Amino acid sequence: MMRRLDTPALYIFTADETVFHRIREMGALADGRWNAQRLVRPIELDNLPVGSLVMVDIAHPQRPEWSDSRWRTWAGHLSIIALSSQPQDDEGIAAMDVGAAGYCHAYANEATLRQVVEVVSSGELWVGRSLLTRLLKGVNHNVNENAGQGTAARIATSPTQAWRALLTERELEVATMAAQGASNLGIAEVLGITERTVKAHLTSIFDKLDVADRLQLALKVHGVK
Amino acid sequence: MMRRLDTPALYIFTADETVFHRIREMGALADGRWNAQRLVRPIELDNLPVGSLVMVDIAHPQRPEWSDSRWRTWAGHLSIIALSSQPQDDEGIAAMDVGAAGYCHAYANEATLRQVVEVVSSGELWVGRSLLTRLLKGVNHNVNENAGQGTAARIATSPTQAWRALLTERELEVATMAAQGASNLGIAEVLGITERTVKAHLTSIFDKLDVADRLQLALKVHGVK
DNA sequence: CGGCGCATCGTACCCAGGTACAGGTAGGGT
DNA sequence: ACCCTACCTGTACCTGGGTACGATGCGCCG
Repeated sequence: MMRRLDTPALYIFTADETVFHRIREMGALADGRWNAQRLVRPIELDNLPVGSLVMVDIAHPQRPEWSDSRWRTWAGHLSIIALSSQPQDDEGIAAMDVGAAGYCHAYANEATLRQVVEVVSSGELWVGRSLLTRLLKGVNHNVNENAGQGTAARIATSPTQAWRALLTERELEVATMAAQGASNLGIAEVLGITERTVKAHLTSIFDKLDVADRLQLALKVHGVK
Repeated sequence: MMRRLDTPALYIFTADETVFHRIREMGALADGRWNAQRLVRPIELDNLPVGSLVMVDIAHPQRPEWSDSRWRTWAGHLSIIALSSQPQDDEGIAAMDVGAAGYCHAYANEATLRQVVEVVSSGELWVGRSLLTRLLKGVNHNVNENAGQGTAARIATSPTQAWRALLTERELEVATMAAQGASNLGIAEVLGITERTVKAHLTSIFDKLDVADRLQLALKVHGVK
């Protein structure tokens, strides 16, 4: 009713239908109420009301290069959230560096996306755990960059690795191979066991990690979902 | 996905009555519902349930030095939010460096505090605008330590998005959805077309990207392979 | 000792995903 | 006119992946 007046407009600059619809649907839901509007051309960014919240899909073919001066112009009067379908620290830094107020996965889950929107619209900045962790490390020049693992007490176990703790040694082998795209038979041959056993392990893995199939498993293993 | 939403306990380690009561009151309110419990001695941090959310007032007289090993121990199984009544970038860095998941003003307003709690409890990290801005600046001045080579304009270009150019607009939509784990029928419904058509698109996609199935597609899309 | 987790394997069954072989329309370029 | 591409759809078929309902042996622990 009256409530609609304070529904904030959320502009989404993307060439990807899916991205737009996904985010718009979220905004249409009960609680997270924002009103998503799509932008398809860069020019449209120029005349938005001051203070507008704009998501910019950096996979858009017409997205300006980072060196483009338009970025800073926009950032001057807009709150920009950069969306990436393959977030990388370097890319995030580049985006934030030209004035973006947020940088996150274009297909982040609803809770995360809502959080990003809230944080940014409240005037704060947002970057994901990975990037922030790296930024913090960067300052401390002398942090041992042991790629190999084994040290128990790292900075709070990465959430994307949490699933590992749930699996047995054998299951871990099977899970990683399956997540790499290996077939059941292929895994069986490598491990020297029957395909049936591989299936058994996978069933257990799916159950423990609460996923439906090997694709969902792969997404979880690789930190996509 | 059965996620438990029961009463999130929020432990607050502080010697300051005001800080505790302020935050507890916020938690008692309608929406932000957390159950604040006070801790007064450092020892009490040791036996908290794994994953607990703990705010640590760094003005507490018995607060361990940053060099104290207890910090990392706690950070290993707790989510720690460091509270400062006079936030400073250096202090924030120190706190995050010993494993804190958040750093904010002890007297931050309700909205902010709630946001910090939500962000941290969802597994992300939180630092304020000031600190984050500084971290981002810091990176630009001395970019080196990282990938081992090219300090040059390694930034902007995302590595493997070449495949996008090979696909038509429609195929791109289907590909991204499939790579996110969507089923053929699900994709069909979203796009308003037949499952058969989705299959047709996928066949074309597989052919163009030289992959065998949707799992391989997902790996390619997400830059795994 | 009995129970439990873990790893291994068998047979039978269902079905989403993918292929093969067919088309159809619309638009743009030569 | 003709061809090519993008996009759409239908029927039929096969197979790998996943499940259901079992089984065996082993090591650990109260």
